[in-house]
Amino acid sequence: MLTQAIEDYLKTIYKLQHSDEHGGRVTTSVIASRLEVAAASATNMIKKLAEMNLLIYTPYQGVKLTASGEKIALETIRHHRLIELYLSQALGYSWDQIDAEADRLEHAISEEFEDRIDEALGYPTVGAHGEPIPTKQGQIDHPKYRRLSELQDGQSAIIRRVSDRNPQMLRYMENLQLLLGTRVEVTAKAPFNGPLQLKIGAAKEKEVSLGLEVAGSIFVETD
Amino acid sequence: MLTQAIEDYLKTIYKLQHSDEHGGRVTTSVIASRLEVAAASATNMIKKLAEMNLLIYTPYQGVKLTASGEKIALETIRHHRLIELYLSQALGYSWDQIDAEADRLEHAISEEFEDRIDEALGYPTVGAHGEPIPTKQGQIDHPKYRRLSELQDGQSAIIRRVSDRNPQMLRYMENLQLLLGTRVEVTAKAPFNGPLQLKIGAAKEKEVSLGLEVAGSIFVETD
DNA sequence: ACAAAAATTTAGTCATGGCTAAAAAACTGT
DNA sequence: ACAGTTTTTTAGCCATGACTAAATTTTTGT
Repeated sequence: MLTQAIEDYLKTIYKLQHSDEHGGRVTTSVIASRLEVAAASATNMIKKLAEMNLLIYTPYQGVKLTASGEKIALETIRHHRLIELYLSQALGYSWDQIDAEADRLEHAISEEFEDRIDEALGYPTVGAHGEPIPTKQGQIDHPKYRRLSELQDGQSAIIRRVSDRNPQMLRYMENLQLLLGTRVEVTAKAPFNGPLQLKIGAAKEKEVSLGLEVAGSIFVETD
Repeated sequence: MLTQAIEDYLKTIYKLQHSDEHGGRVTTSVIASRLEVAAASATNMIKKLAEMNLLIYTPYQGVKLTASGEKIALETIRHHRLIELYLSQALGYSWDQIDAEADRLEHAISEEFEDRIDEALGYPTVGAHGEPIPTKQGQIDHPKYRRLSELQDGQSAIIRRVSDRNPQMLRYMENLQLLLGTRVEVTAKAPFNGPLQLKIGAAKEKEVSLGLEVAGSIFVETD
């Protein structure tokens, strides 16, 4: 049976596999820390998932989803991102609130619900934070954007995705109007990993100083 | 902690306490059959709920919610009915689909979600099947309607509530346009618990023969 | 009133998915 | 190369909430 825990593990493993942070190696400890459980708990669940043929488990090495594991992960992610978008578009939720709510709802909704909000949203392909939404068939593409922190002095770009990991940071970005589709221009970059100076908006109406941690959580498309 | 199981038991017990079917005596077996679990499972959970002071348990006799148990029950019921109404009003669900979906969602939503759909629905006081929606403060009134099956030949009334227990029956009623607010007139009543003949709609545009089981699941207000 | 039937509780089991502590394997630095 | 550190796994435990089978209590029919 597909429990909530199984869906959570598969979703997390999928995201880790496709993040550049860990070089593709998805280990017990990374999974455990992402899910905020003890490493031993993760080992247990991983063994169970391997037993169910949802992933391939090489002890002490790491984990790789099978086709069926990936399918379930993508369905869960699709649910999550559709719900997030629905919460923000239809119910007026702010950026920092949608992830937590969607984390619970994603396991509770039916196919029917998925289809109805998909329709209500006009069959979106991009989620509230700019993440791609997998299709019902499990297709997804991973556009590669640059981090705002990588831009050089004078470069201009458009915000295409933000990390949804930290709600406080999301609230901060929302306050600064660092929203999807917004144009930003780097007007200065302080040395020694210092902040970058930013002009925000097509008319460059706003200027802020942004720390590297925030800038590293914003993904942009350069012209 | 308030698990899903606890909320389900409290909700079910509340509804049984306020239904006229069992004469106020809410026993283990009634709870068990309503929740579709074994009687022994119900006994276990009842003992646990008594331990938590959510109900008063007299072994072999039955169960009665305490104030705090009733509060949780009403919150759960409020969630359920708001979600049901939202599904039917905002997402176009039909009468027979909303209960199952709400049964899962009611445990997953936040206060925030509750408030937002409450607002989106215009602070409704009556749910999709005509049930009263408890207020956030836990107030609820129980209007006493008559069953359509109790009406006499020639009597006319307006449908105010329908039982949501049987999805197939709900679909049948919906097909017949036996909806909330619809006027019905009994034009004949067959003897020996036979069906009643009904004119449906203000203009009495439709005439059907309705079995007693269905008529007993429709609650009406006579003029 | 009392035997049979029905309802309820007790006793013991199981799966799920956490946890800690200890053992084992894999890395690291010199 | 190998001792120490870190990571991972194993072993064993716990809470939750189901279950069945057996024991007990209550109800019912005569």
